[in-house]
Amino acid sequence: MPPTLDEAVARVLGEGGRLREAQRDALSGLRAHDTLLVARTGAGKTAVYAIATMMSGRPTVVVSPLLALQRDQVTSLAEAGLRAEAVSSAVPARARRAALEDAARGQVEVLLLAPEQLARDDVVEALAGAGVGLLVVDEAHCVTEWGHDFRPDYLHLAGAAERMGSPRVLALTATASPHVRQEVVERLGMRSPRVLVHDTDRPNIWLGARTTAGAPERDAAVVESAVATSGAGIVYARTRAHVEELAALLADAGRPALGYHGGMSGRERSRVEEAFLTGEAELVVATSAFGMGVDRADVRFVVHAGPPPSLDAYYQEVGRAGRDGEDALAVLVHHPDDVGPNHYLRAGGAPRRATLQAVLGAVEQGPGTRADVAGRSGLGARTVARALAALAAVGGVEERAGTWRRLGGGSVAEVVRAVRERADDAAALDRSRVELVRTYAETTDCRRRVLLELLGEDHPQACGRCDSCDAGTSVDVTDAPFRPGQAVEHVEWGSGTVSVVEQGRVTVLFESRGYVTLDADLVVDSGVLAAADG
DNA sequence: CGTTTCCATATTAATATGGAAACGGTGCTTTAAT
Repeated sequence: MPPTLDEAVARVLGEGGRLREAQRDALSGLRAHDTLLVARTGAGKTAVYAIATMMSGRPTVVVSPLLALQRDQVTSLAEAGLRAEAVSSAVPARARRAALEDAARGQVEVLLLAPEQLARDDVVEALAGAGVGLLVVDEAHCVTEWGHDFRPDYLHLAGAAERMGSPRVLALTATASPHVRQEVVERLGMRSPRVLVHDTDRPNIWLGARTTAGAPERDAAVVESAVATSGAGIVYARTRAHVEELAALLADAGRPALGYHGGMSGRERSRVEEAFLTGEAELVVATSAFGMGVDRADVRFVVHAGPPPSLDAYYQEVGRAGRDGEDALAVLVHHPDDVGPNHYLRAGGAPRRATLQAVLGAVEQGPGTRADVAGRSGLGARTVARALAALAAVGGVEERAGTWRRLGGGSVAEVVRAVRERADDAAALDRSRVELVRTYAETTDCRRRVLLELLGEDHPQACGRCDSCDAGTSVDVTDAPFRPGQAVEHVEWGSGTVSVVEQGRVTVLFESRGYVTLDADLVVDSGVLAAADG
């Protein structure tokens, strides 16, 4: 007989442990709704699904992006008294088979795996008979940030969920702007979705930004910041080569740092992580590879040498500072021409026309699995995964029970055109998200207010903990003609949602155009932009 | 978009120039050879 809520809470949090508001909110809603929970690291997101699993008496499947995270989770779930297993390429074949068989018999309570595992028929079939009650997608921003090109299996989780008997879905992340939230809900096929946003502000982190003339001055300013700050810190560089350069500059300045990036061997990377986590090393210079799973509480500063590709990514990285609640700071140093590679890298683009035609042709030969489609088209598994996701998004194909079939009356040419148009819209949105980083970096208004509003949180007061507030340039915008979150209508670009309001400026997210920053007085006086429905 | 790398070509035959092409960031996986 499954435990009551109180019993489950006591088992996971210890006797006398109490649920936080975010946890209680998510658990109560989970009975009737698929849920996206956006809450800061340390808010106890793992406890939410641990408790839900105990109370349901049914197995939970957790999708986790990194094998290292899976290992950590297995350990902490075991400490909470749950039988947890990971299934991945790092698990020996025999143990892997045993874990799947145990799961199918209902003898594993939590099974952790990467999305790539759910692309395998043997895995999904084992889980289809297991009576899975809950599918958790941890680090759910990966659906949007990685699904489109880097790890396309993130876009096929909804199909896997359906084959597992459509369990309740719980998506978890520390940061998600409104556009990311919406895409996660859609891509995971969440039913009667509930989006909960809790505690995303990190008031102990002082926020600042500096603009320099060029790249050498930028790097000098980064070194200066690191030298001027004591304690542990992370410096984010733009490229692998930039990591090496900054490490050399920091060593010269008497503040030695370990470099870290995805091109290093697994052994070297582990050594750097270990040195940082134990406090043996105080400073790491890294690309975006460094972060998820690096949980050191006393990080005193995070400095960015150049802008990240999105504000979501920026806040994710900033959030690694000050987890102990003590004062910390986050500084973004950039120069005016710093965004080029981000534009390029985010431009993404649709699969090639020939690829789409080949995949559509293969599906038209008759219903088949992803492997069938790959075989018939002669294309690689990843290429097919990307193309099917893109075709499904425009309703050209459909997956049911692992089988893909042609859908709708559109001709091949029409479907291909629809995919390209959708990709152009997505690319425009991505480019505008890059521009948003510039809006943040260059504002003279309260930096925290601008950041949180751009990430979809209303934060009406100036914070008093950023460079703008220190300089006295933060302004009161409570009388401005627009409010964050307000629905608006533009005469040319249609409907949109107000994202951030600054003095004399308003940034709006338009559905097909992405983020656009407008002169607030001008658009009001000319009637170009108005509140929707009065 | 900006930078680096590579190759062909030019001539102060050992280096310089120019133009085209490649690359930039994130990790799962699987397979083959030690």
